Amino acid sequence: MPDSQADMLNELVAKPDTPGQVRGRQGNGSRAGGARRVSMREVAQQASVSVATVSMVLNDNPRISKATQIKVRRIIDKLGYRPNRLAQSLSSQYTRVLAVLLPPLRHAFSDPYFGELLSGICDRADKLGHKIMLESAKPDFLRERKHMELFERRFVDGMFCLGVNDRHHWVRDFSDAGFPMLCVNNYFPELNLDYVVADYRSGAEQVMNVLLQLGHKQIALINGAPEAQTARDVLEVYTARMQDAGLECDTSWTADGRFTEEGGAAALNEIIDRHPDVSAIFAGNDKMALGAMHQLVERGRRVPGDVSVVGFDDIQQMAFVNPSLTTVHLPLYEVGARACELLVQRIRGKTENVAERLATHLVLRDSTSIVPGRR
Amino acid sequence: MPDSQADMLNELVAKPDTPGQVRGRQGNGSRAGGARRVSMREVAQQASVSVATVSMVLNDNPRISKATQIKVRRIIDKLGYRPNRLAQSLSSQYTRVLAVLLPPLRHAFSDPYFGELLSGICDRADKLGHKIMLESAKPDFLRERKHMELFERRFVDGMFCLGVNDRHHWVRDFSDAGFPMLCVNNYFPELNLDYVVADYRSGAEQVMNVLLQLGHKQIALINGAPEAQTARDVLEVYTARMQDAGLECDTSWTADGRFTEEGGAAALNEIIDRHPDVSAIFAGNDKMALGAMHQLVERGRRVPGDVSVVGFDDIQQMAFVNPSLTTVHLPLYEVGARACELLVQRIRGKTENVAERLATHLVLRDSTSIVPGRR
DNA sequence: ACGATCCGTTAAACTGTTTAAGCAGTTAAC
DNA sequence: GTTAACTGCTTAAACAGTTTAACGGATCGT
Repeated sequence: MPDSQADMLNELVAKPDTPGQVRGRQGNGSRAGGARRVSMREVAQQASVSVATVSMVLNDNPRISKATQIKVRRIIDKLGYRPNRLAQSLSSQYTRVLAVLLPPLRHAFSDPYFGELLSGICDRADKLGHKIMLESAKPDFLRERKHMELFERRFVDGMFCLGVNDRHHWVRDFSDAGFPMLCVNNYFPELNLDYVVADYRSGAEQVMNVLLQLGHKQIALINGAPEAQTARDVLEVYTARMQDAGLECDTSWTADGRFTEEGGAAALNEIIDRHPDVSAIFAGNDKMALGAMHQLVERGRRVPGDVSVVGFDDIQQMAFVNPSLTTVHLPLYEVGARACELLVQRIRGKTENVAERLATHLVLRDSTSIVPGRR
Repeated sequence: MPDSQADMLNELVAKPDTPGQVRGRQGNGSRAGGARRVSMREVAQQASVSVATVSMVLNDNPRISKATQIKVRRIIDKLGYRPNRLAQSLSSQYTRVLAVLLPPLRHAFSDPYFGELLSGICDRADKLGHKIMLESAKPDFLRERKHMELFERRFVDGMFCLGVNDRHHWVRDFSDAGFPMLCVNNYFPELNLDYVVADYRSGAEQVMNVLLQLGHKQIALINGAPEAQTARDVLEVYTARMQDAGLECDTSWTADGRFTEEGGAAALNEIIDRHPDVSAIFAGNDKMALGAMHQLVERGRRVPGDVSVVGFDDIQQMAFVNPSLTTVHLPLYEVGARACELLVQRIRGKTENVAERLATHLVLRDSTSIVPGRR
């Protein structure tokens, strides 16, 4: 099976030259199975007007008289005519399609973090009359410059980049070529790219406030990739607040959890080995928090009895894990929706530079408690 | 802000008649910011051949001589020409775009179940040279027959439906109109639609086997919507196995968890109120299992000490919850990938009817144990 | 009565491809 | 000796719309 499957795959790949079935150029008869496609020309004929008139009727051009409007619309309904958007886009220069570029992580599509962003983007795109095309930024994809091809070959009018960071040099390609692109929930202070982000700094402030107020002094940070600006923001706030409070926070108190459950678990091991007396874990996202929490229990610590854990993102499931996770709520849906609005504005040429920061708030649940009585 | 935001939204909605900026018909000069777009005509001129020749070069038509090949390709590279796929599709009748229709659930996009399917679909689509367009089957969407419009207006060549069930009468629209559609991980025995599913029956058999072998006798089923055929399959297997074992399994032992964490929690409450002696919970998906597990702990039962819990789907996070969840692994990624292959085959007209069932297997983790010593 | 304005409509040009049909000469098969 | 199938390429007609200059007729002011 693996072999025959590979064969089939190969055979199916869209070769540039794919005859498919016989097609011929015999006008458009009744298509295989589909209802006979009716074009604007036929509508025009039946309504005894020109195609230009039909086009203008469809576009509510005020130069068309009420009478003609109605006459043409009646024929349109009667014939069940639907304008072909390929022809429309070819002519009008707008595709009304936006691409969402996801990072090439194995579970990017099933990651609630990206899912919420995507959900906001899609909902708003739909309201604005745009379609969403999904792409994954795999190495091959970028090497073959498919990200540029999307624009150059007129697949899309604009693009969202999710999960990008400083290592992704290609984000500059878009602005260099003048293609509308918007970074969703990350940003590049030095690059002057459009973005919409949640306010990571204020979120981190709230986490530190609550942990310190609960009396914690041994607070460790499990952070995501430091090549993400938002992750650096969190680190900065953590460090500043710890220093303000006169607490120890050298690099031995932080570990990279690569934004995954596994990474969070591994990071927890590092930290607990270095600092067995750790009393609170601040994780840069919920997945790492979950991994850390799991590992804590694995190593015989109770949460929050022995160690408090705080996450970041507030993905939905975190209300249902045991114990439910205290976390910073990021308005990811709203970030996505707003990003979509702004990108569309940009495409329409109505906006110069876009940068927005949406408020966050802490959600207190059961994974945090007052520091155990070790005074 | 809510008001001004609504205004802006309204203003941005793509009206049929959107002048945008001035556009005019002045050929294609240097586009705003973008590199000057070069068309096939220009390539042909520079290479002193006809556009047809250029087209044939691009499509590797064997009738083109090696010399012309090279000459034309050189010009193509020099000018940085990229074929306009709107024109290609308009002419060739293939869009090479597939739509994925997701159910209109609030968290559909962030649901790892759909995410895995989507991931498989997208990966394979990419390999096969196809793009993926995302749609959400909201009531409005269906009422306005946008699902048909996708085909009629030539947005896509084919469509995947995820999360559909018997109540979704519109699934018939596609086959009625002869549009290629494929149901992913659900099926309609009486409808003769194409589908690819995981083998729910065999998965359920494995769950029942392990629970019975562990000595459980009070086994409850928290099932998803009974309007899904796969959910009915699970129910049937549950009932059959319980009866085989001479155990009680009337409807008081099952509850509808609507496939959500909240639903799972609510269903658990029903069951535990009716049967305080329940010793094992079989949930129709992992989310319900998680909700049930959370609620069990909430109500003072230990998992698996007092009650064992088994899920279904094997979404990634379930390895990291406490306790980690025993569950049936569905090859969702593979289901998606295979679905994509078959849909593409269908579009190419190479296949008549498609129906495939992929194997599942049980993953034993920490949420199940031998029945507590109450003999 | 004459030119200007306005209105609704049309023809033609344009978007950028693919492909059937042809051109005229060469070779192979029947 | 005719037919057929090459050769490598061109021409022109599709594909299905949008846009704009122009046009004829009615209205209007002078």
